[in-house]
Amino acid sequence: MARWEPNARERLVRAAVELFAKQGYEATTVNEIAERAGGLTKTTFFRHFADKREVLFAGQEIHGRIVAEAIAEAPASATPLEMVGLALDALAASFTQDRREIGRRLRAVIAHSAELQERSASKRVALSEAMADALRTHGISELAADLAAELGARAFYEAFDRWTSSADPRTLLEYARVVFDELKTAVSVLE
Amino acid sequence: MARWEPNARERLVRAAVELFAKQGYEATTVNEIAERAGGLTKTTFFRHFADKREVLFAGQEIHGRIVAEAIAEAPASATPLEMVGLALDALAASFTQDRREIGRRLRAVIAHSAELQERSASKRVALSEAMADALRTHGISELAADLAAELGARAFYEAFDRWTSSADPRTLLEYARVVFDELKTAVSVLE
DNA sequence: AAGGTGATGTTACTTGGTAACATCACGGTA
DNA sequence: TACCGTGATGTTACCAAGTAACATCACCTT
Repeated sequence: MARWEPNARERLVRAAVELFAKQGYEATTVNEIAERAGGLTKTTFFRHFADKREVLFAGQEIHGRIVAEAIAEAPASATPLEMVGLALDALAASFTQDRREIGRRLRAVIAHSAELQERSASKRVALSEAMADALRTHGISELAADLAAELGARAFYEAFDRWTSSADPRTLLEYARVVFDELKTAVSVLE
Repeated sequence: MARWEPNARERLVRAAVELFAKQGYEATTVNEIAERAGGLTKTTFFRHFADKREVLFAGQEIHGRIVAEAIAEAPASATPLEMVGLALDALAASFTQDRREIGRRLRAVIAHSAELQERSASKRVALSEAMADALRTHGISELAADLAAELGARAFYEAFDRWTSSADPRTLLEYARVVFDELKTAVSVLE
């Protein structure tokens, strides 16, 4: 038999989500999480996650890579918004329907903690910057890239919100497309 | 003679900025800041600021009030972007030229710390939401309000950046107008 | 059989942040 | 003049996040 059970990282995430949901983020200590994740310790927790918040956001680096890749593969003739549309599609499509329950719980936990909302906002900025970088590499001008990327990030987070709030069985991809269309319409109403 | 020198809060801010600039945010302890601010203690620091980061951002609640008021006073016939333009003008005009040096130092300090950038992003979201709320109150639809507010916040932060980066004597208001115009132009290039 | 590797634990420490209680100049009031 | 309440501060003691250095020990390779 192995000395340690495998998948410590996953177990830590599960334990953290459960404890945060039950008793709140601030009332949960890292020691508790580690202990519940199969008798681990604080030290091990911090070997896997940079800080206590990060246990809920780890793995999101891949989102940046997905959107960057989608934009890199877009035809050079596409408009900025078309490129962002492709990125959004790729990102949303990477969420299978069974991740919705996890997303639901995550959203609830984050909604109760200012500290987690701050980190969430920070991740959103990172996603937006990944898209903006890719757009600039594709020849889009500075400000236009920033704006288009912001639109994409906004669409993704709004779609995620609706996806995890509602009970009907639509996919995240469907929500993303709806929201993105709404946003494009809203842009034309600004002025 | 008074038992305590007055203006403890200001002294704490000054001490913090100086120490952060000299030795970095993370290498500076709250005790150090309090000590340098005239022999105060940690306890007093936390009576004035909710946490260590906040010492650099305290006082920004007023920004939200400024933009909200400007939008509230805008004519109902104005477009969302016109309302945001008024809000931006009011906010930028509230920065006198002598605050530029402080802004410069602030920007440098924040640029060196991920933790401070996170808080800064959070403050930016707050500013954007203050504008969006005011716009909705003024009858603007949900998404359009969000987008217009985002545009305004983006313009303000970009203008602040240019203002504190450059040596020429233009006011923040001038920068804000230039950036806002550029952003509006960029919007029309998206598609 | 020996030695290296990797994920973990142990111990000890610093610092951010909180809570409860103590101090004492000041300003007013009797 | 003597007293009292108040407000900003200090003191002490504590908890929890996060770091560093070193120890352990199953497993794999040679």
